[in-house]
Amino acid sequence: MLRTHTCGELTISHVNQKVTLCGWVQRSRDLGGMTFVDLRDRYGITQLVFNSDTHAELREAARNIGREYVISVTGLVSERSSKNAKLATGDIEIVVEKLEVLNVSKHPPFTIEDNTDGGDELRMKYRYLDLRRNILKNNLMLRHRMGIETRNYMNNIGFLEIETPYLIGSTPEGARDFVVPSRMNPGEFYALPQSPQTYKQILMVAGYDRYFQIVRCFRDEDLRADRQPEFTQIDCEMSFVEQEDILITFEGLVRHLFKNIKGLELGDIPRMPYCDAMKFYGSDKPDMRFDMRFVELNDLTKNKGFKVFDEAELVVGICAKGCVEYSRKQIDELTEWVKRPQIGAHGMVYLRYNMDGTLKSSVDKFYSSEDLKLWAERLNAEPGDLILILSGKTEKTRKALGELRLEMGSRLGYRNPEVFAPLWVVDFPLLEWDEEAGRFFAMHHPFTAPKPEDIPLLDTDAKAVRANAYDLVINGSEIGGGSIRIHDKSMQNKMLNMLGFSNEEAQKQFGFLMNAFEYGAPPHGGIAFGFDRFCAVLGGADSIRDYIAFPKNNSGRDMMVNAPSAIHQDQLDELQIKLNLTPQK
RNA sequence: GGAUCGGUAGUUCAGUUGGUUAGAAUACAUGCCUGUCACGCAUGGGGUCGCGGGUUCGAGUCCCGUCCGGUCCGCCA
Repeated sequence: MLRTHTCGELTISHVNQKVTLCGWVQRSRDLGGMTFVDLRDRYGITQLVFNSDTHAELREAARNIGREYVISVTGLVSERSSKNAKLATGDIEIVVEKLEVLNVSKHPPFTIEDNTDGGDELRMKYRYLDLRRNILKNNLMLRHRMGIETRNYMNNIGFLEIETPYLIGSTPEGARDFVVPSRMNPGEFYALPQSPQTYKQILMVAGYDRYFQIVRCFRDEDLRADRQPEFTQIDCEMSFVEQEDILITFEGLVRHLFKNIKGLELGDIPRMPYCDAMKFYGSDKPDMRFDMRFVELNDLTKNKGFKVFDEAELVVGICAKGCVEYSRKQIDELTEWVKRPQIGAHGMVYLRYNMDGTLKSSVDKFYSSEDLKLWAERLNAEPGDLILILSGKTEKTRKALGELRLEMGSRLGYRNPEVFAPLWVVDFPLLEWDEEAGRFFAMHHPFTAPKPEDIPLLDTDAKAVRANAYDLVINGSEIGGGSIRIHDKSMQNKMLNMLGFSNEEAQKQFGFLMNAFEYGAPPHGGIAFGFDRFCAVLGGADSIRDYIAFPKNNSGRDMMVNAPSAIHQDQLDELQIKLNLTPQK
């Protein structure tokens, strides 16, 4: 070993021991007669001192080491005359007797500090420097502990971790697949799994009744701050269970993780049907750190001569507590905000509940103060509150008001990242109609079972069929989702028919699964958690990128190794692939 | 595919209505300094204002195009 200790472990109890430390030079402070050097490794920072007792040659050498040099030092642990309470090792320092430069470093393009001056692009390109920073280090440590705790918990309740293949067949449903050409089978392609869905179901048929896997998944879709082309799931499946069993089992995992990672007791996770989530919060993943529930006002607003409301399918509002002082300018800004194409509202009506009890709205021309009083009552508004109302087509208006609710929640400081509000959203619809494609799509995936009591509706009112499907939502972020699966061949075939597959196509794409169902498939269901997102939420971050050691940028590029990149003609020839690139104009 | 914000020193940014030699902080270099820990003080070097075109007496600033990056919508079963 080149070292006797790490840079994070020496304390007053080590005084007078001779130690050897290795690490990176964080910073040096040359005071003329003496030089201090902060030596860093992943365990912490230890101060080195080169003082008047040190001979001239060593002091000169200390002056010449730059930031991020890798050095080894030997010396005595000494109690400091001026201690630093901010540092774990702040009571001691190393009086250096021997200094060896193990490797030099160029000046880093950004500072290796908590408040780095580096922008995202540079940090991605020099990821190995960024990863030296405490924030990234702590994030990766959190991620590690999440993995360990997940494996401990799952192991303790009898789950087996089983690996499933990464080179699998492409399926047309769901996200776009990443494809991999097969050299041995020219013209044929593997796909990388969007999830191990069908494999884990087949493991259930095989009798491995409690399976889990911390597994990489791949989706070739456009990225976001919380979406990467490759990401990690805690993928789980169980046999002989109903929805309730799964919710209880994995509520246990979630509670375990919160307790062991954050030291928080979660208590029971509330549940909300999908239809309520949409009706009261305009989202299938409501942020429950605050209420600000939607209140529908159709009956109170119609037939008073205000054409916009009269023609609207839905008139719905929220009450922003204590916002009566919002100026006309601020409200105009909010109105512009909801009119942006991303939100898509046509306008916004406001109602101020003044401190003196009077009401002032942007539609006073059409409504009496008695009318407005009724609105305010229904919204449980009090003097000092501001009511914001949107109207239009039901679905679109709910979505827009959902965005406005989140915006007001942020402005009012209701979205504290250290507060956690988990929620099960249950009873998702099985299918959703796609106007453009003119067919149904599976809301979750094609293997999700309809609720038994809704099965008759499949042939009469398919849109109304609910699934035994559920999402775990924490602070408005979808952290997990799953369902009870179909385990019956004819039901699976019927489902695929409803999604537009002929019997032949269904057999071709999913025959392996339906065939397996003919050999004693147990009732089963499962769930998958977005591991990166879960880590980010627990870390209080919006972006998952800093919880992944080597993430891709917005365009799916690895900025450090510059992937993807063109491949050599020989490789293409071997694969018998001819490129047909559209020329740049 | 679309919306939007940004690109100026190694880095993070400022740069007014289009007008003299493009600034600050930090980093870097040199010197001074024996208790610093964001050390301090002094001095210094450092710029293809992303790229191309246009308007203008004059463009970092205005216009068009393009490339790159961030955020979002579509998309993500």
